[in-house]
Amino acid sequence: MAQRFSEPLFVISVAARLVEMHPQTLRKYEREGLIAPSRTSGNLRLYSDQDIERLRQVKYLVEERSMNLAGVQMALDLTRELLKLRDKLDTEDEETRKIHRELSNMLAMLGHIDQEEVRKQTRQ
Amino acid sequence: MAQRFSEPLFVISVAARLVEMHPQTLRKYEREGLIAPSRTSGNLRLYSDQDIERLRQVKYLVEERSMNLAGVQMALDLTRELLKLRDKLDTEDEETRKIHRELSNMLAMLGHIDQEEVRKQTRQ
DNA sequence: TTGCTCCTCACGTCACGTGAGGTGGC
DNA sequence: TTGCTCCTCACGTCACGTGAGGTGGC
Repeated sequence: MAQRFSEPLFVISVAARLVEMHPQTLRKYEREGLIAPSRTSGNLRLYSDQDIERLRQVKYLVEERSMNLAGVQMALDLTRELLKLRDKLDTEDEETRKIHRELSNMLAMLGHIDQEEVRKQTRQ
Repeated sequence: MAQRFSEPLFVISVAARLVEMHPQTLRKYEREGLIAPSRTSGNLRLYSDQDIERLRQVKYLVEERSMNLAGVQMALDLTRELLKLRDKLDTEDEETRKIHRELSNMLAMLGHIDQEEVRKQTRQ
């Protein structure tokens, strides 16, 4: 998919300054598979806004939560899974509400029909 | 709530043998808040089957996944949250299916009613 | 009594952050 | 050219596992 808008990209020194981390730490995190910045044709790392955001997450989990990199990897994976499930749940909630509205309309319609008949036919 | 059935309880040496870990490691995990065995009136630790199972999970995350204890804590928390959401999703799925069945029955009922009338009344 | 338990302290190992050092191409 | 980048190597610090050592109560 083509990129619709150009987004800011940062070389490692700028990225490191933005997240207040050592450039070597950023290289280490890439070696460990925690972050995957793109590269220029000259092999320089380029960090996107999303990369920066992910770096901030890693920084939080490492510094504030005292987790090692293996734990950070798993926490980010589990969090992604959690958000995916949460989205699915929200979608289903919306779907359920929609069906409930339809059902209400239907029930209103059925006011036209003998109520005993309704109870019999919807019992199973 | 009273306990319905007595369950096996293990002192630390037995628990350590069951999970193949050092007793001192079990004490450490308790100090770090990863496990909370009950105690006898004489202050001896007593590990339940659930405690043993949890210890096995910790052992897996530490030994196989190389996570430190902070990471294990978070992974177990996130996993619990994930399972809770998954359960909720399953429940809603069941609920949605039930509503769909009811809706089908309703729609069958509406066969008795003028179809144009239905479309008008259910439009909003 | 013996063998367990409780606790604290100490030490070896390893992961991590970070600096040095040497290289090469915008 | 300068100042960045790339990489590898090394070292200090800290968390963790585990053993020692001394205690007390089933």
